[in-house]
Amino acid sequence: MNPLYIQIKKRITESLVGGLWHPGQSIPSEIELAHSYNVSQGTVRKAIDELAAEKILIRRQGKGTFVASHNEENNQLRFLRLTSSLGDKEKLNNKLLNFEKEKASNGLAKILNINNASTVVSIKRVLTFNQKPLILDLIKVPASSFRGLTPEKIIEKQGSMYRMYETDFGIQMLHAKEKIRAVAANNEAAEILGVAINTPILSVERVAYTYDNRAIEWRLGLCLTENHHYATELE
Amino acid sequence: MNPLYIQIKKRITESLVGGLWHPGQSIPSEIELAHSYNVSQGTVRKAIDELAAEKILIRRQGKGTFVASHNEENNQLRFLRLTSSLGDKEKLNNKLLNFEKEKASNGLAKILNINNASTVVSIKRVLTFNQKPLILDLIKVPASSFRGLTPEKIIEKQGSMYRMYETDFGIQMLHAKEKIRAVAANNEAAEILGVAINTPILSVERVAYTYDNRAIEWRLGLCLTENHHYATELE
DNA sequence: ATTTTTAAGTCTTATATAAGATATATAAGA
DNA sequence: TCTTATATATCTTATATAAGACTTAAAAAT
Repeated sequence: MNPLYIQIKKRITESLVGGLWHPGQSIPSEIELAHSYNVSQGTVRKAIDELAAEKILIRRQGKGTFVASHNEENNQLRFLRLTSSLGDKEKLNNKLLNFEKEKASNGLAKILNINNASTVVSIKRVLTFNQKPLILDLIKVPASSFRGLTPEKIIEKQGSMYRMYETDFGIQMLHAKEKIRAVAANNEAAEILGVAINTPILSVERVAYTYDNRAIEWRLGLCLTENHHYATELE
Repeated sequence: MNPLYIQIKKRITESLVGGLWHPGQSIPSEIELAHSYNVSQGTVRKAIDELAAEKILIRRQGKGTFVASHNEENNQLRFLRLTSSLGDKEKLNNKLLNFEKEKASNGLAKILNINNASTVVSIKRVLTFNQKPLILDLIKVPASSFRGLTPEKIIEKQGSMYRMYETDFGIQMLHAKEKIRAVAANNEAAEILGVAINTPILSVERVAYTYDNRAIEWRLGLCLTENHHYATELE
């Protein structure tokens, strides 16, 4: 049997998955939760502590505990690791290049845990920094989870994909795994990014997950690292 | 004034810096610490919880709380992010290419927080995986912190630098920041790694820190990512 | 009378302490 | 070898106090 606080954590997560509390909103106070789960405040606290450490919940002293949302200032570019090497702070801009539906390859189906050859939405876009192309993104998501996803919607949201997933489709992106490689720019990438063919570029392959480690998105980012770098911390 | 548990955390850290408890050894029990610091067990617990989350301490139920050490199985390759894309598990091998002392450049001095043009030890090595070269490492550390560091010592320790720092010099590597770029292999890198000049390779620039965010090492890794990738998690 | 400021009260999380039950690991003894 | 004792961290509950955020009521100023 799991410790009580783990069980409480699970029940809170279930409420989040079930949509009982929505992103940006506050959940009941610790004492209220303690009553409704019939445990002590300390146990609820420990459960919430862990969820806050996972950035699923956000505690604000004096105000309450809130469901994390991509519609918040500090959360906007949480998953963007590419940084200007000069400390520049220019805004990223977004341009949609392509939008189509296609059959998932076997590999992709496996990654997204969907049936072989089921439909995925495939999105191609370029992010520009300081008017210069910086990242060429290829994004694939299961069509079944994102019914009603259109190019217009992406343009309207200015490329904040995770905000759109959350607001328009009720899907919370919580964490991701990335595989990084150095590759040579092919024809297409070279043209779009405005560099010579075979220029070394950074290939960042991402799988994004929602609650319970359910994969919701596959993404390949091709980045120029002439004046930028991918920043990480090792702990 | 900081909360009590933060003050306790600081005092525990001071004991670690001061060498009162050594890596691999256990620290006093929570109750003993509570008595000696004149606070409750819960307060000590919260301090230790945070230090354990930072991987500075390691809790083992029924045994005690231990000072993290690089001389431990699961901690051996904790900072190696490069993984075989095929799931291979071959052992890495290590070959020392060069060892010399030199004057620190201005940039390096700033990073390592040492006087301009003070002496640093510069180490060049290559890591091979499955008999094939995989990573070309260039490592620079302040000579003053590592008196008595010799090529023999590195060879003897088979390239486990952080184990050597800990065991032979009493310096604990705790965390690091990395900047990743895609670059073209130059003459030297191409030759050592056994690839054509201008092959795209991954450049991983690392600054490693000990207690209190004191920088102890600068490192540049040039990695082949034909069959390997750099793996990260985003939270 | 109206507005502004201040104070008090209330809700929240954060911090701190205490105490007991439980799980795990090791050592000592039968 | 098996059992028991002991030490440890872990989990759970309970009770305070502190501190931040907000609301409301009262007081002061205009």
